[in-house]
Amino acid sequence: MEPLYGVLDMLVLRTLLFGPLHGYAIARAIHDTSRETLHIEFGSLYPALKRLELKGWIAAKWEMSEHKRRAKVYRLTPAGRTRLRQEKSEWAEFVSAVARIMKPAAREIDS
Amino acid sequence: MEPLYGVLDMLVLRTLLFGPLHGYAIARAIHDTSRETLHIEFGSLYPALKRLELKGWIAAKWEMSEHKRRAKVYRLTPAGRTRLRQEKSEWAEFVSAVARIMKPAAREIDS
DNA sequence: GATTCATGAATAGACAGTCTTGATATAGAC
DNA sequence: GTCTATATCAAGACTGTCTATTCATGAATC
Repeated sequence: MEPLYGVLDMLVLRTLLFGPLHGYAIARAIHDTSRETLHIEFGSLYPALKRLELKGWIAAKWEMSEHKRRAKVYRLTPAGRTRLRQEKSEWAEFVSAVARIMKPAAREIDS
Repeated sequence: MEPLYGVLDMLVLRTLLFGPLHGYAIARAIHDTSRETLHIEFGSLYPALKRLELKGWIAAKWEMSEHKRRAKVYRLTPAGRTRLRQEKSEWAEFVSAVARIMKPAAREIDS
């Protein structure tokens, strides 16, 4: 019980499949793609990016953003791609295990 | 972003819909129902039970287990039932938001 | 033109909450 | 006696929140 940690990491990696992005844009992308459901606080996003970089799943480079501001642009590394696949399948397994418990069961119906 | 915390709580509440159980049995039930996918450490389960009791979602009573050992038996309170419904719908919303991000998107296909 | 304000972008630290690990306790079953 | 059932607690790791700070730019206002 703890595939829970790491969902944010997975979302970040997934978002970078679209192409390199800076942190601010990653947060916006996750927010928008989830239709406003997922809010990523910068206080959790930036540490997450640091984590991922440290592990080698993503790589960073300072560049200029669309708005002519300095921005650290992150891109997925090959190792990151592999990692993403792994996290994705663990997540799917976890979700379906939770679903098995949550769905109404026979036991409950005849009680 | 943090409906993550609380999944264990939800699973416990859900498990108690089957009827009152003691902690040890709750862990076993979750483990079994999830087909061995979800392992609940006692070090996280018991604090979780204490939390839930403190909030009034569950109530405890010392009784004898099937094996004639003293066991703290927990049952769902009415407030707990309400809470369960709420957590269930939040969880569903969260899972589908994550799914929206994870599924292959048009953007990615033509890149 | 100068000043003010909102926005884009990143960082850092204090704190809270959860989970893991590992140790300890007790009592009945074999 | 040892194994299983049942519960508790404390230390530590990790994530996430909240809040503040910094710096640059574009837009609005005077």
